[in-house]
Amino acid sequence: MAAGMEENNVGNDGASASGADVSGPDVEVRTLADLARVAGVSAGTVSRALAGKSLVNAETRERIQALARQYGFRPNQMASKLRSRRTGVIGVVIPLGHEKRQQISDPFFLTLLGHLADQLTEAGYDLMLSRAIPDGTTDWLERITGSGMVDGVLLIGQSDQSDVIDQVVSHYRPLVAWGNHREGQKHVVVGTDNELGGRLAAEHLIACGARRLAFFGDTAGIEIAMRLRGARAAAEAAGLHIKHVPIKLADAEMGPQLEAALADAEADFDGIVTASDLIAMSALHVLHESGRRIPGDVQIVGFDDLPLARLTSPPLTTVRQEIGQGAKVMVEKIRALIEGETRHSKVMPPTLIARDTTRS
Amino acid sequence: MAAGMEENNVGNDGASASGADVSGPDVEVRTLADLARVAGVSAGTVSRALAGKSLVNAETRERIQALARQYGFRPNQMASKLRSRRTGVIGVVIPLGHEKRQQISDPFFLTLLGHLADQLTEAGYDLMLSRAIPDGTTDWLERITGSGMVDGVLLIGQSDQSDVIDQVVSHYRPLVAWGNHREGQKHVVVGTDNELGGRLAAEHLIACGARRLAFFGDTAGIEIAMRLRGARAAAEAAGLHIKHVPIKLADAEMGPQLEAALADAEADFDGIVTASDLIAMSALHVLHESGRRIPGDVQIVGFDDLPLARLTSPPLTTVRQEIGQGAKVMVEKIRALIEGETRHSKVMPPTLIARDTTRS
DNA sequence: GCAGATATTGCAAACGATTGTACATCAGCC
DNA sequence: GGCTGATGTACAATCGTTTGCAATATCTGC
Repeated sequence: MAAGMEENNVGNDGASASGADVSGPDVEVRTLADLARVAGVSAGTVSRALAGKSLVNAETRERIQALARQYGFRPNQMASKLRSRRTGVIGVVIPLGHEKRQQISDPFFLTLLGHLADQLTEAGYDLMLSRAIPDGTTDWLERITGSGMVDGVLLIGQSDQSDVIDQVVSHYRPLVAWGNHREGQKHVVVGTDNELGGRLAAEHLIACGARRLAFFGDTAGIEIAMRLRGARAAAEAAGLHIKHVPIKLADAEMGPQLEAALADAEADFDGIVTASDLIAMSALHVLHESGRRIPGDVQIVGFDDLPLARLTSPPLTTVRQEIGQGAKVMVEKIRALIEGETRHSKVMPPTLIARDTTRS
Repeated sequence: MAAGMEENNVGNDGASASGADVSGPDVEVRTLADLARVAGVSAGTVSRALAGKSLVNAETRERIQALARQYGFRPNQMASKLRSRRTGVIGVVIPLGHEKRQQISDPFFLTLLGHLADQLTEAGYDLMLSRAIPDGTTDWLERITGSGMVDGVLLIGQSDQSDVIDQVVSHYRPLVAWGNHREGQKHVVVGTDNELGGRLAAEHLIACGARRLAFFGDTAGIEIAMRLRGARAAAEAAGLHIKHVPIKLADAEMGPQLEAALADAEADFDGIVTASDLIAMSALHVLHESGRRIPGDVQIVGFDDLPLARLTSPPLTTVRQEIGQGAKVMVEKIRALIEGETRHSKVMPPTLIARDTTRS
């Protein structure tokens, strides 16, 4: 009959010691109400105390916080989020669009993801990662925006879904995408001036003496298409032709595709613009194998300036995207949008980093 | 006065058409109750219908699902999760431990993360990504396990927190870590036999004629320490000495550290085991610059076999970790643990992939 | 000693779904 | 025709917080 013999009598209110019970480290305290009982106050007060609100007496607030620590209590986030209608979570979505591969593997996107994770954590948000396979409708995106699980959505790449995204944004504001900005589009985009990037790359090659030009990359994604357009413009301005060679990114396919493209007898390129550092690295590898010298026989320019670009041999000349900066901007914009403010797209200028795969 | 002139009169129950109202695409239906009103049934029935339960009449079920589609209704996840006490979310935590860097950048971890994302999506789970900075207590981990926000936790690397993790696991079961398995440890780990990996690397170098050996890598993380131990064992078995050169992973520092290590006059290595492909690539780069020929003057072995390893020049000989397979196993185990089953650690054997940075 | 202002705290109603239980309907059967 | 069992639906409690409002206690100045 003595109190303390039973442990599972949690329900009876007030039957046990009246407040200053410091002992029981084995009464389980899972909920606010549990802790409230232990502290001898009401659940509401505990809630306010843990939130650090000034409405509660400083002394009791500290006492409650101490108890919470002691019992290892943490408020249930689901309940909290449900009630406060604020999740503190940002959804980060990778549309696995025009590339059929089911894998998240592109090192550029992975790097951007890493930076976003850093920035979001710093801003006090959690990050919910989803891969999504666009299906022609808005469903793949609305499943996330409409779930009530996130305060906002960051899109890593638009794939070929610019229109779909526009449509979703008409009724779901807090959304920011990485990618190419298109005139007249509704949703907020942060990204590089891809056309300029392509132009810089081609101009540099031409200035370094290249004349038989090629562009390696699949233009299904609008970003790549714009890079090609820029490169083409630069070529035409110099009275040259540039051959477009579509290269899919899927790891397994890329090697053979490149070999085929480069083995082609008439494909005697002396200057290659690539759609990404990854393609450039693969091309470098294939060219090496076939005995061509770089930059002697062939010059090549990458795109992205991943950390790895400086490690190739020879180190890769490439067009740099400010990806860390881009992540920072994306997070700033999504926060503002969540607060109900208005934001516009930001197009960042790329810069050409001349290393040793071109004869500067 | 005519109905349809106002749009914001949602509150009045039952005043509008009685059930078969197919029109109103502008009455907002946010909640189950809203949809129930439109469908002329109760909220409970709608819930079961959307969940596809067999308890409801097939006909009404389809009618309700059609309505849900038509109104673009999606049940609020927070509410659902709160009630059903199942979140459908797995927390993926990257402990930013012994490396002081604040950045998620290690390509190995990023690659593992990509595979985990794929596997978890396939298993129907969402992925919540957190970086965490261990603080000497269990708090950095328990903030996540105790939040009620995830059904289980996957740790990408243990850093030097093996003991802390053990402690947490004593009261929080569903947790699986990637990393090195230590005898007697409580928590479930999936990973590579690092000691064996280190041994394979060194043995291969020795078989290829290397005699003046070095190991490049910082041994604060237990994984690396075990690789060194394996390499050292192989060296000693051959009557050789292996010099340990600590190399921090932080991008900016790695280059200079390597240069210093390799410029050292007495550091006339002819065989290098590295703790990761990333270090190997950097080393390759520095060695190239200093004019040494590979594998002629120096042979080098990486660790991980990232997709990039085959793209270096010469292509990198490396110790392969089955990272895709590892992700699959981690997800299988976390699911089982969530179901209350028991699982044990899995140590996977690495394999040596001989490419061209060694003279096979 | 009292009106009124000012701290604190308790109460109870949300938040929006899920789910056990009870009730209604209907078919089949002796 | 009444009883049994199956089927489908409505009702209401519940998950664990947050928060507006009311209630109490304390204090201030006159």
